[in-house]
Amino acid sequence: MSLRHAILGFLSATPLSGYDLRKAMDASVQHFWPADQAQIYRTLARLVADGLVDVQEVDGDTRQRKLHFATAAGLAELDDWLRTIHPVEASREPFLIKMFFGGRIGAADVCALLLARRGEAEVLRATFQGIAASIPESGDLNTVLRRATLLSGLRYVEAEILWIDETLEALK
Amino acid sequence: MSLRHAILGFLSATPLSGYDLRKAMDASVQHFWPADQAQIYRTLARLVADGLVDVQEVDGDTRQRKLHFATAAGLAELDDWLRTIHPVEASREPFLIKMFFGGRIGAADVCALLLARRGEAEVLRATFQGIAASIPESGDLNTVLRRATLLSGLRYVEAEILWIDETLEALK
DNA sequence: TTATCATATATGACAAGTCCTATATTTGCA
DNA sequence: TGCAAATATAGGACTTGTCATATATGATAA
Repeated sequence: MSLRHAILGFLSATPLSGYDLRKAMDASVQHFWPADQAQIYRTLARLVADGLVDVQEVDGDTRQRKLHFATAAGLAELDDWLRTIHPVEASREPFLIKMFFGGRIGAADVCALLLARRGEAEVLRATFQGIAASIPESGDLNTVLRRATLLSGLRYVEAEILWIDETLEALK
Repeated sequence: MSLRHAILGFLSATPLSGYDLRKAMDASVQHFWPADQAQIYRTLARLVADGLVDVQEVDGDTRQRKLHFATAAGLAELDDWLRTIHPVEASREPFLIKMFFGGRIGAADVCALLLARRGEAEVLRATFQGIAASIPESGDLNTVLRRATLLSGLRYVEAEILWIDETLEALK
């Protein structure tokens, strides 16, 4: 769905090969949009077919690679999508299914699940905090927005940890 | 992935038809596991094929319907899954992609997106608060857990609203 | 009595994503 | 020089989920 637009977003800044795109995504939006390599190439092909992206084979360089450029139509599509107000899409949380049916396995086992998850959340929190510390609090719009996406992840894990503690307390 | 287990969870409490299952899910786990009707029927068929669920056609009732029961193997599979500690699975947030590339449309348009989302979050928050108020704070394990899954949703929207306000502030 | 709604199940077409595998080149290191 | 790792692209098989549609019956209200 939005992989198309994520790709257009990256290409709006600079032309990239599929390989570069993957690296760029892994390094920046991975925590809210993990991208599969095969899916990137397929989506890229689709964008080209739709006229939103142009390809240019480059072999004058060290390697032959396919540089992808956003076309004018691609940029228009991107900006259109960016400005559109889409309703919040539902997300699936397998973990909550476990909580919901946790009565079957008993409070002790449920607490073990919660504690394991808390551990993971703490690692994530530390990671986010580390990265957030490296981004200045104010700056140009792009900097503020990039920091905001990171803080979003941070706020969510923080809320998760709080919720886990609250739940652990209620289970005692 | 977990729809199988969600279904087994419901059937572990009481036999249900596909139709009843859908209603039960809509009324309880919808906010963390929205289930498509077609998907429910197909998964049910799959569970039967796998020997985790038994079907019994009932027509002595007002209508002919297919009652589904969890088998012993089904319950074993469910409890196994419930006890297994799975790593946190990544979620996709199209909205954060918009934030990430929001530089293209400018601060004013980005704020509009944030405000629209804030509105939706507030509605959700009120809904969750209303339901949470109807569940006693303490009780048996099942009650505590059901309340916990609800509070999870509430904590997340609360965090979201806080994050939006924080971001709006940073954008000024 | 007729229309409409809720009940009840099911299929087809499709989209998005995952996992695995294949292939070829090129760079760097030992 | 030879081998491993990184670069670079791509297809097949599959799973999960969505959307639209088909079909049939029982209940209820106009």
